[in-house]
Amino acid sequence: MPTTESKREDILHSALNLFAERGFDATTIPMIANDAKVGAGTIYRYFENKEVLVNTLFQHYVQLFTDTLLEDYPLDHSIRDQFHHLFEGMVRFTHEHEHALYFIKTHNAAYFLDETSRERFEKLLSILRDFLDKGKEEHKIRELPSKALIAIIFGGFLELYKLIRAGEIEASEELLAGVEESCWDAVRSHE
Amino acid sequence: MPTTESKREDILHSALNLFAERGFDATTIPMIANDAKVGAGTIYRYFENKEVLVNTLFQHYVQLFTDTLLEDYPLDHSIRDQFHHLFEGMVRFTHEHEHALYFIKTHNAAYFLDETSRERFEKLLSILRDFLDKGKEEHKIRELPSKALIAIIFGGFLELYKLIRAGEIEASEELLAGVEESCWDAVRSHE
Amino acid sequence: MPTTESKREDILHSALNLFAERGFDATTIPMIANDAKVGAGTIYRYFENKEVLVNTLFQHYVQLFTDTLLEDYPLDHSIRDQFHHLFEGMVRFTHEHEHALYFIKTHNAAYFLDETSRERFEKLLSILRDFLDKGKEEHKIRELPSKALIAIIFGGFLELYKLIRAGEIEASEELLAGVEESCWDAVRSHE
Amino acid sequence: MPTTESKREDILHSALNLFAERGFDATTIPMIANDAKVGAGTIYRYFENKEVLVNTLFQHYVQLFTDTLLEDYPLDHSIRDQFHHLFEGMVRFTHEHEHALYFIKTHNAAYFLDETSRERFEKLLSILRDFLDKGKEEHKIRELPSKALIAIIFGGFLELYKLIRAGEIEASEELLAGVEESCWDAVRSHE
DNA sequence: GATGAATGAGTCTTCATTCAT
DNA sequence: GATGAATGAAGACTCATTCAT
Repeated sequence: MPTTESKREDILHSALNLFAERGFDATTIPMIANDAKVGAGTIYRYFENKEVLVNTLFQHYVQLFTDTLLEDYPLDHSIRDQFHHLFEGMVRFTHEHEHALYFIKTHNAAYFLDETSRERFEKLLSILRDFLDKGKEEHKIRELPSKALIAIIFGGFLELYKLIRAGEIEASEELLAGVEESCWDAVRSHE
Repeated sequence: MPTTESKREDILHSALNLFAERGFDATTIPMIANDAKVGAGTIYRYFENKEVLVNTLFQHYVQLFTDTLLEDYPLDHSIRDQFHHLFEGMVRFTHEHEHALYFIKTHNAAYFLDETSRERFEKLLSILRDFLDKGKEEHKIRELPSKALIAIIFGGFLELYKLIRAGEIEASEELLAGVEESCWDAVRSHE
Repeated sequence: MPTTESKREDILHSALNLFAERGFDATTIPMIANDAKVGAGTIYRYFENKEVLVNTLFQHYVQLFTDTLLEDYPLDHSIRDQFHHLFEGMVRFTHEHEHALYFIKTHNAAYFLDETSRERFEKLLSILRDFLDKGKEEHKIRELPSKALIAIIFGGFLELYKLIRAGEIEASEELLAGVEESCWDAVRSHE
Repeated sequence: MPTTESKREDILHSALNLFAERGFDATTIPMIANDAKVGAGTIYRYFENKEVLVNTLFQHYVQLFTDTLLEDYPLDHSIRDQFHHLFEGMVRFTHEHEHALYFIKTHNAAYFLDETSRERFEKLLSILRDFLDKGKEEHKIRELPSKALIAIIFGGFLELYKLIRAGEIEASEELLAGVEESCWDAVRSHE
């Protein structure tokens, strides 16, 4: 017997998958209801409207990802170790929430995001930016715009994950390590 | 005084901007008509329907970008020189067609693309893939999935351009050179 | 208080009247919705689109009319008795479904009818044709194309009914008997 | 080199065919222009709008048909001879203007006909009605509503002509004579 | 006079949202 | 609380009509 809260979870879960696969605008409420096996009206018991739903979803996963990155953050370790921590967080997070990072990446500049969503996303970015900025100070990280460096990291990683999900390649330890190394080389200073 | 053909161009231009900014599904025909300063019905004189419009646009710019990359391709030069040629093509293309590459990147897996669009895009990818594969054979390029490497390059570059367009940073020669170096380091073998 | 099913009935009823009065192409969905006192969108809960609606309507009434004609068909009676049965069925059917026969007559060759509609209509025609053909074999019916004879019968009858509906004449037993006699004289052999 | 007037004729001719085949509402101005090999705008040089066009057409052919029926009308001959004259007029008119009578029959009750069109049509009907009424006085024609009798005559005749046009049967003298006889039997008194 | 490109009002149709059950 | 039938605003698209060439 599903608890009340499980319905809310089901809706969020279905919305995440559909938004990631088709995008917000091409996903209808009936689609989500159908996928979540609830009535369309039920969605409105939990979320005021479609925009509130997508913002809730966005904020939830941005928060979760932020928490993942910050958990046990090795502040006193080397830059490289910190990078590994962040990269490893990305891997773990994607493992646990398959479409979440892709959803965040494809929707973070959308017209329907509210103030809170933008703030939370900015906070997430600031973690990565802080890491990069500190690295730049120490001349361990290139003197390039942080957003561009972040895009390199996420772009490479998520494209890799798409291939894994599509079954085109196998997710091995070496592969992930290879991409991490590639991203690190893109980011680190080569002085 | 606009010539007849300019009307078609206006529509394509407005559609490119709006599709890039909001995405295909969130862009309405009246929006495009309004932006292009034509009647909504006029769009249907030039394009059978919205999907034909987006496919025409997609194919046009993929082709143009492909041609840009292939023009004066330095086949007999070093891998690094070839990489520079490709990166430089990307820079030049984006300079001439502001939103085109971003539009291509955000719509290349969309459900509404037809066979021709997919083929043209595949051909574009194959150019990059061929370059990377040859580089891998020569152990100059990392042994990583080409798609992931391509994503790193485009991701970094486009994010940089967004910042430039937004006026957050200035487009200097060194900056572009820096990003190119970063992308190259992400891609090249470090054996 | 209308039951759920009554809504579908209301739509079909309004559509029948409007299609009969104005024709399919001159009847808009809002007109039907308005007449049926439902929202325009509601029509699409019951019928995939306008063409499905008109085909459903057509098939329904052709079937109903076919059933009416075949009910208690006096196979072993005289040709004249059989004719009376058919004519009487036409009278009764029109009495129960005011615009149905006129709708069928004005739409049976329409471009939007689907395979099933055409088949059902053919089956209806074949009943009348079989009757006429058997009569021709027995030399009780004229040697004329069945379709022309059928047109005479329906034409005379429906025009009569229009006058009755318009209140221009009164529907008396003698009148109907007179038209039946006229149709019979048009159809029967006078050898 | 076509004269100016021939363009007007071409338009009317194309409109007649298309209205007869598809009906007024399913026929577009571009269709007519295309069929008449003129520009769409040209139609508006000759006819104020689509409704004026259809009314002009309707009035023209109703008048022409009326004239055909009245020409050399054998007022002093027998009822049967007069009937033959009318029937023969119908045959000749249809021979000369293939779709005209069918167009009149399918559009005579349409919502877009103006006062003049209705009057002209009424005048046409009155010719037939007068004939029938006089016949009723002389007890040579049945005591039935004239409109119903007229419908029988036109219905049978036009259905026959559809078969001929469709190539399903051949237009022989006997056939036409047979239909005339059938119609006459439907109409005449059998006292 | 003739044309057909351009327009926008009016269709059909979808879908976010409401609400009676 | 849950549902899904019902709604109507809004979007894609058509076509009668205009008008610059």
